[in-house]
Amino acid sequence: MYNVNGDKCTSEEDVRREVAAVSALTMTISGRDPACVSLAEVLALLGEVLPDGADGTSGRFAVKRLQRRQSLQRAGERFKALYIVQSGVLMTSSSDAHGIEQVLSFPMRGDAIGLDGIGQDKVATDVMALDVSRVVAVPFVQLSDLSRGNSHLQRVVHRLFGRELSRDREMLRVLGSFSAEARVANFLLDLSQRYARLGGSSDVFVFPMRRQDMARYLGLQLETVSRAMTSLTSLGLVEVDGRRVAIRDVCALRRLSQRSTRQCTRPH
Amino acid sequence: MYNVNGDKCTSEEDVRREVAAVSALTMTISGRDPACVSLAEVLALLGEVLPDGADGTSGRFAVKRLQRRQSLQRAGERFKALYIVQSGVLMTSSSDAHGIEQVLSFPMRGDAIGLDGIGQDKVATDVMALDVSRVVAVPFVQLSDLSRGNSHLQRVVHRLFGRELSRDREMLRVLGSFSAEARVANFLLDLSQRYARLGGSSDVFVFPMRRQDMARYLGLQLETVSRAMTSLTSLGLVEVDGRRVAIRDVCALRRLSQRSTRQCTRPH
DNA sequence: CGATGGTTTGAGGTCGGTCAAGTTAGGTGG
DNA sequence: CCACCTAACTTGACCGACCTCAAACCATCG
Repeated sequence: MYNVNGDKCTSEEDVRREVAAVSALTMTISGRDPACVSLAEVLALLGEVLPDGADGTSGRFAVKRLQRRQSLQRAGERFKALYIVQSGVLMTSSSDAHGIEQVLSFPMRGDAIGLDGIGQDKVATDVMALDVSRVVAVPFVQLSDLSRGNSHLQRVVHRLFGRELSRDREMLRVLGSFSAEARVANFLLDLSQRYARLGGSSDVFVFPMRRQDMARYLGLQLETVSRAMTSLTSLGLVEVDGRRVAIRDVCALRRLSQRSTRQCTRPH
Repeated sequence: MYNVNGDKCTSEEDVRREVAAVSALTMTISGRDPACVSLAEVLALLGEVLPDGADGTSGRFAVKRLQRRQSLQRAGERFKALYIVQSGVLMTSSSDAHGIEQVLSFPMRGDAIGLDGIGQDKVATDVMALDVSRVVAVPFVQLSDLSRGNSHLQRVVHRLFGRELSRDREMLRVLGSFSAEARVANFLLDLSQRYARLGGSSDVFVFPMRRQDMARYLGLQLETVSRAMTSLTSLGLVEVDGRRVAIRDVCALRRLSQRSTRQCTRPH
């Protein structure tokens, strides 16, 4: 993994190293790569404070390590656990019978995976690591047992759901009414914000996913994504070189990211 | 065209009567239009059985009556309660600053409204009645208090969330990769199934929403929806006359509803 | 009656999908 | 080291599905 032969600035190996650097940024300071973590640590990961009751050590949750391209779960498997991402980047997608894949999310540190499996006993989405990643497995029975006795924890779970639903609905708006360029601009801003929140750079980062994956996420073709990127580049809003991107004009990007294909119509 | 009785009549008044008939079908037998209902009745509405503990009378929830086009909530208002639809049809949508509206769902009897408001303290969606409707207001604090003491009820809440998430993700797939005709076919089949589950006819029914609303739901223009309908009609799969529709060939419709704009690509 | 809102249909333009070619980087095996 | 292959990305040319604008129709309602 650690290859320090600095030869070319644009090599794939270089990209891999930069992704790894971001992953390192997102690691907890305390835990030096432990095999399992406490409830308190899981909550911290989710950006929640420990409940007052402070039974923060009442459970220990296994950490699962994933290699690049390794699958975490496949659609149809039994729903066992929620996963909270500790480091790395993953990709969730749902495929239909015809093999058409819709990418649903790119979970990173602090994001939950598998919430949609709760209603059913089978999970409906494929999950794959785009990079070396670590996730905390939280068996859902355990989580709901804990949250039943603790209103604070219960609230955390509900917030998780709410956040996920809001995210999906935002995505529905994007897919339902935004032009290709606006979708890509949106995507760049979203990635930028998320990296910033994790302590990385908000304006220079590296895509962990391929164009194809972005395209499936945004409901576009990969060529269209590529073209949108070069278009944004020629407008001076970003600089893109393969997997590497630098955001140059956040405001203009934000303005463009709200532009819809359609006219502004006032119904009723 | 012809209605259920074979009469030739296309008046708006007639449509209204048919909608009302469907609404009547979906009423509980027991409750003769009460002002509030018990927890057990709410659960029955959601298709869940009463928890064994059987404190089914522990709460009474207010029933809210809505006129046509009446608003139930607007984006930005404080999140107070979940609403469970008892009768009628509603429409939820989210608008951005530019007034572009994305329709998110058409809740009917047994559907929950407002789950996405739980994370935040403000609701993010507009909700409007498309028809005379009744909803049960379930204050969320009350629901979570109850569910904390009762694992069965807790599970019900989780299932609600899971169902909602799955629905949204299915919709993401539709918006992300289906052609206009496939989207409309999908929509017709979905409505058909839902009416069937509520005890109505699965193959002859009346649209409670305008073309505009369908279009915003499906990420299309209303003209495109209209054209897709006439196209499906000329294929002999359905018969459409304004708000009235009859499904003639479910299988063909189902086949068509899975067709994507894009090719079937096998990534990786 | 005219006004209004919902729906359909047509004609034309365009965004984005499709197909194809070309480039680059990486990987493998000799 | 090179030859060769593949995967990922970009770019160009073309075209078609869908959007846009406009007109006409119909039912309802004042």
